[in-house]
Amino acid sequence: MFGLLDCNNFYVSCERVFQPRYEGQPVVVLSNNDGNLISRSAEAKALGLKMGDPYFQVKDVLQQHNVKVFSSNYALYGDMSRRVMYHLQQVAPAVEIYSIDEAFLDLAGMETYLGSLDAYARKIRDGVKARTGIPTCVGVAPTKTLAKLANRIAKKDAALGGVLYLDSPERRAWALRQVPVGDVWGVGRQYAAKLAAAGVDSAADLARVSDAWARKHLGGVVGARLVQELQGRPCAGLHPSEDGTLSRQSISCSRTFGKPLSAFDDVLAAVAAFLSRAAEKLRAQGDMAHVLTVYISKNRFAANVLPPYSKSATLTLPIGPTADTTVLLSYARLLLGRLWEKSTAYHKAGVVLDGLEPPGTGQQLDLFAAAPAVKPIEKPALVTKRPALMASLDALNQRFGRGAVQIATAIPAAGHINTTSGKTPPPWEGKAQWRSPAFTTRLEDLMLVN
DNA sequence: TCTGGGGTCCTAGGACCC
DNA sequence: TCTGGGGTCCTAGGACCC
Repeated sequence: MFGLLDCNNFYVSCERVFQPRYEGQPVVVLSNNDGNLISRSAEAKALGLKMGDPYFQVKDVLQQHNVKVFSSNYALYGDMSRRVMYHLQQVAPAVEIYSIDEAFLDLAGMETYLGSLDAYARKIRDGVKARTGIPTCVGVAPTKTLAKLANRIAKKDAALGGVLYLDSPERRAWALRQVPVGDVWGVGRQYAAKLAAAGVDSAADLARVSDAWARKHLGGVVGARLVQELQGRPCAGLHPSEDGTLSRQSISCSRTFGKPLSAFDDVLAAVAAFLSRAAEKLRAQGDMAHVLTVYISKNRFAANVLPPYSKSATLTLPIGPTADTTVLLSYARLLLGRLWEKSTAYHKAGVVLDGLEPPGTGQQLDLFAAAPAVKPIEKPALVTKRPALMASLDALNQRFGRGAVQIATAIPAAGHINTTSGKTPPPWEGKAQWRSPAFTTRLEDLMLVN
């Protein structure tokens, strides 16, 4: 059996834990740059506000109904997530952290000891609420896909009290009939349209299609597995998250700019900042990367901009894997140069690190020193000391706050710097007009109790 | 005027290997 | 005139997830 615990309206719930006066009130949280709605309270959903609605389009509705608006506060959400996951690891035999607000629980064999897993799921749910203040729902079923489905039903049907356990074939058949096919895990917009055209409307309909049909129309083996999982035959196991942290196969950092940028050095500064962050995560995970991608995007909503809106360039590092920000940056600069078009307004940039591996699994040496056009300018004597430099960089930023020590390329040109505060925002920084304090991760933001 | 970010998995053509 | 089969890696892009 698998359990799937999913936090209700997670970002909104995090804000409410520290500002309980918004309990029962309509609340939304916006994406970076205060762009779109990415979390809505039940009251906000009832007003017809949709996931992903652009803020500027629904601004009037928000004002009219006195909806409380928050900019996103990832420092807060990340820390609250850590607390939720920590608790789950105390009470479940194995936990797979699936996203910031969701985890699969391995409950294999536990029904033998506990009889029904319903009471156990309720206890976990109550425990999370008591320790973190975050409301959740739990689905329990023989496959991950059915556990997701059970969770979704528990979310929608308040009478279930936040938990649904699909213990019998009869209950499973009932559950499959409740859910439209587009809400099944793994069925996106494209597949939903295709399925509708084929007369497949509910999860129950999808569970009945043949293996051959699923393979042909739903992305090959992926679709075949999906149907099997709906039928109650597990195709995916649980991948436990070691020591409560996620270890990823790729690490990325990207941002939409606060305003369009057309100067190379401004975009390069953004790329350098994003790369610094990505490399920091890479080192925190204890890995090195040997594939680097840089991409830049134009405004895909502008009438006068033609696709492609985004261009990317990927490079397999000729020197092999590295976790060194400065080495990665020398290549990132090259890749950006390859993508760059003059007199173009860019709206977004990003970097991706791939080909992650732990150090010491066979370092590639550069046999032909003169070979590639992508050779970094680097004095060998300096390179040997770089791991220590990176460790110091991370330690300083950990102790004094993110960005305390930066790569100079990431710092805006001299003209931008406010010498009194030293805090003038970089040209790419976005809006965040309504951000709450980092209640749990910044000493200055600690709540005061009178 | 204003439209997010971080992931996974899959596909497909070309270069290259034996 | 006739020109293989089975692989891997690299790169770019797309569907889907939360």
